Amino acid sequence: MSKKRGRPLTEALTEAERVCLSNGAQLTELRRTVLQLILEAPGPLTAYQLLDQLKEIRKSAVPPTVYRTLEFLMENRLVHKIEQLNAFIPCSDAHHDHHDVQFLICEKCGTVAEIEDHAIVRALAKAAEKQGFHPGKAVVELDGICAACSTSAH
Amino acid sequence: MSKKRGRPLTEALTEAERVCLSNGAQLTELRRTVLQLILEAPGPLTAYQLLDQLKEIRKSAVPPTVYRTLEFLMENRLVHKIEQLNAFIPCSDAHHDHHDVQFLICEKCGTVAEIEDHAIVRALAKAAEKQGFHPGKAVVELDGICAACSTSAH
DNA sequence: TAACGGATGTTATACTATAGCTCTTCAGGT
DNA sequence: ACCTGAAGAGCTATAGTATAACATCCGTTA
Ligand SMILES: [Zn+2]
Ligand SMILES: [Zn+2]
Ligand SMILES: [Zn+2]
Ligand SMILES: [Zn+2]
Repeated sequence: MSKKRGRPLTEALTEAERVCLSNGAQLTELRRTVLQLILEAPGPLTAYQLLDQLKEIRKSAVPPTVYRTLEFLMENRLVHKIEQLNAFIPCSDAHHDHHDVQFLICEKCGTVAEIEDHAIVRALAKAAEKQGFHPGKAVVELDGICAACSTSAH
Repeated sequence: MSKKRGRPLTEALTEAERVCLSNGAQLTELRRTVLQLILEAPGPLTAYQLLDQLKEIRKSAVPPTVYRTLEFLMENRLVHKIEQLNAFIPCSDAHHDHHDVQFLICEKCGTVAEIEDHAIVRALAKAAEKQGFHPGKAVVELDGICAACSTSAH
């Protein structure tokens, strides 16, 4: 489906621990496990794909287990939901503002890249202002073909 | 929930007829009925809300009836799906490119405004190019408070 | 007529998400 | 030590969204 992500797993988990601590939240074993599954996946995972994997580790897992955990991880800015896919990816940068992030979804290999482009953010803000609209979160998801897929033969 | 849309219903339906004709597609009675329901609604409708209304007119309606009709209407650029809401709105302009449209979703009154802002489109194209990404359709949905709701008292 | 394609009917099922209640654990106050 | 409250997790059930697969109807045309 796609290549592995860049950042070492343990580093990402340590960083997650730090983020939760600073948010006054607890990265429990369950949450840590789910985050690890998402980090290890080669691409976006749906809640039920996650559930299937989680069940092998934690027999008691049921849908609410996963959805509650995902909610926690999103609130703490550790994962993103891709609306078009009903699927979840790890956040690639614990520091950015989750209101202002964009995703590039490859239709060929399924990978999703996360970017934070300030020109896009400015254009969105300006367009909203023109309409007298006060924006909160923005969902920006671009479908297309990624660089790797468009250079690879046929 | 929100005020009625601006364009007269019959005018919108006539225009839809014309669009389908020029696409070599047929706006059948079923499709026309579903489009009319969407046009008359004060805000986005989910597929099952639509189904409930359709059943009162057409006893045989079941989920595939609605989903197939919605697929047709989207292919012919007559309606849009709002990904965050799993709901559908009429297209406000049969002429624009559905790859490059944006939505402003009011969290207070539920209305969804459709805009086509070329500065946003350019910023998206440029950001994609920077990554070597070849973009197709873009999903751009801004949550926030619309002008009417932010000026209204309390 | 026969063959075909587009539209719709019909049944069943897959997939996504949440409600609501229980139980345990642990920290803070008495 | 005891009570209490809040957070986390378990558990059952159900709500909500979407599609697969096959059948039927009907108008066009070879
Ligand atoms: Zn992120
Ligand atoms: Zn790719
Ligand atoms: Zn439109
Ligand atoms: Zn509003």
